[in-house]
Amino acid sequence: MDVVSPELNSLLPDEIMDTEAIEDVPQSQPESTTSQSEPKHTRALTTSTATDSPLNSVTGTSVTTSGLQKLTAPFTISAANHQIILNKVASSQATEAAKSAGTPPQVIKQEGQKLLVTAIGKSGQPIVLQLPHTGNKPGISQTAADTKSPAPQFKVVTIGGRSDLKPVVGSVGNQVTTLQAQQLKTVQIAKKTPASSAAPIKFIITKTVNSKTLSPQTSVPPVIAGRVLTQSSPVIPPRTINLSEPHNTSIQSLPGKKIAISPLKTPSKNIKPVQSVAVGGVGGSQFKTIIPLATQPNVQQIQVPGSRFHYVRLVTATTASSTGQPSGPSTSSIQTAKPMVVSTGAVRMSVPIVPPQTMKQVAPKPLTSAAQVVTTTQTQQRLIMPATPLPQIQPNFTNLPPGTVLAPAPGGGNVGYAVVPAQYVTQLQQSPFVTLASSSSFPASAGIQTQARLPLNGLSAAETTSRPRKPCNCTKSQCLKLYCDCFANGEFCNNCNCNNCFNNLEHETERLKAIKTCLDRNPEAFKPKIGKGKEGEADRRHSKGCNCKRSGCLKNYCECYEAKIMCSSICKCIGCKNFEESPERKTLMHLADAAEVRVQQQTAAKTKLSSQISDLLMRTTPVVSSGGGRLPYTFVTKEVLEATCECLLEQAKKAEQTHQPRAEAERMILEEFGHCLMRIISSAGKAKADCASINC
DNA sequence: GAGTTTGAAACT
DNA sequence: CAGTTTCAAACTC
Repeated sequence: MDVVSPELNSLLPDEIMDTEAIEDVPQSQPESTTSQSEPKHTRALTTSTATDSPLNSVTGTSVTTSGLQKLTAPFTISAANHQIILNKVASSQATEAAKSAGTPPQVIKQEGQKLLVTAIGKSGQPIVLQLPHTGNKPGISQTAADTKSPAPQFKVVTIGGRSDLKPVVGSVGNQVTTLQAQQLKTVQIAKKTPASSAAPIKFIITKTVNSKTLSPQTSVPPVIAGRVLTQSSPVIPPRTINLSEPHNTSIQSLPGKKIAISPLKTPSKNIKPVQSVAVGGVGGSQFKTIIPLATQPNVQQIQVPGSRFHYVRLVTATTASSTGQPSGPSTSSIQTAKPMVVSTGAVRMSVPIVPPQTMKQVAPKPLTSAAQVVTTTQTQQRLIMPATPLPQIQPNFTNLPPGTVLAPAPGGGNVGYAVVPAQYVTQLQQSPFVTLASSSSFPASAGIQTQARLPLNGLSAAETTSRPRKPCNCTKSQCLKLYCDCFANGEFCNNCNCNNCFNNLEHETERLKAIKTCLDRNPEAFKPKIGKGKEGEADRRHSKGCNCKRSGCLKNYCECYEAKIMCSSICKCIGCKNFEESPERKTLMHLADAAEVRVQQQTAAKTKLSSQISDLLMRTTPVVSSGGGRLPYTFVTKEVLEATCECLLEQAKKAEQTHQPRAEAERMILEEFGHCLMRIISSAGKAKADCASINC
């Protein structure tokens, strides 16, 4: 599927956009490179919660580190199987060619660099990308933890369970070995040309997870979109494309030969290169953010307007030099960017590249180099975790949110990454300071107890985020149990009414412990309870079923009813009335619909009246203001009120006599009330003007 | 807003 | 795994 316009393509380097080398990843290839024994599911295209659309798979390649280098790294993303497969070579020819040329296998990133991407949300499916130093046996070396070997490079891309996160975080060298076997895939990526050591690769990898932001009936298929950006030339500024909600819809139907980013409607074979990867969870909208930890590259975080997706753009050192201001807080423009739109099938995404005047970076004074806060004119803060060398800024990994996986740059690699839930970033944005402490469990930072505080630019939480759902009111659980909806959804509490809340950054240790406890108790604890059926909403059902006894499953106590789905055979409810033919249910649904319609009508009427009043006030204001004061409220006398009420009653009678529906009657009355107000205000304004003209 | 009901989660 | 307790949301008054 072609979803990118020629205009978009023209903005991108050909190396990035080139899809010619894309190949489907052979089933056997990744499997041969892994020591894991779990049955492979490289073809499966569904998400972890059984959205088995064939559109959820992405294959792609073409990762470029410079204008002269092209990586042929076909990869397959199989959300359903929690696996992303990256192949070292696009074809056997590529490998042979590299060998014959005497050049070592190339990887997207220089040796020593690793990319781990995980995501924890309700889907509980972390993604792990790794570019480890390993031995010459790709696939096996994943477990070798030989981080000093420079030669063989490959990637392991795993979408695994949440429970895998801890060991991954704990050890850089053993990241893969600690992953669950069945979730491990080994990927080889070969590059045709040597990678530039000065060209840090940039990944934007996100994963959607389920969130209650969406209607229970709103099922958003996994999204795979984005791009991997690289740059080695110090002259050419990096161009990063981030995904956004649509500002431009022109691309969707435009033909183009290059990017096909959507997994939604496109068969896997037709999906070509993916520059960044967003793997959607079931019905999810929550993205994870990759935050670079280590040395050189600066980062830019980009917020998708109106969405909860967070992106961190990793910028080359060249850019960093222009944006990082270690001397103190400052702002500066980022490179010019151009808007672009990427259609992803059902979910169309625009890709705004913020123009210089709309994005600023703030380099906090305490930080040594590249920690930045990026803001936009949309008043949304963008927190960028420091990109300073590890000895200077090292996050406390135990304090990072669930789902965070850190990938430092061992062995002199340039870039490390921390992938954190989007909400983590959200909360960082809301906090005036963020403390990042080092962790002794992290090899590269052992013994280092450095704290970095990231000052943000003062926007309130309300300005920076939009609460997707109701605040919790927990009092005893500290919001660290599944009683708490926020916690259960993998979110921080935000603007909640809870007491003694530990579901926040300040208590990340406790929070992580609680998460682990929950996962120990139930590995599915953070997965969506409402699965998605094959045929659409009708087949959606509660994963465990309800156990209602007294509500008849017709109240919101019932999780099925609350999710607006029917009870199913797996429910253990007693006296269930939440089934298709239930007359009680039909009546209830009818009433609910009627109530909803009425509310909408009333809202519309109020809006209209308010608009009328506002319009009237606007028109009378010049007259009033000319007199230097407000309208004299004394014009609203008892007589005026009585006359107004008479008018309203008359209108009501009129509506009644003409047998108008109630909603229409209400509308008529409200309109009449608006007219009355207009006359009153008009009279008052006129009187005041007259009074002023005669100096009374 | 206070009190009650309810069922999921947590605990034993 | 079953029974009980705890908890917070939904609901009622």
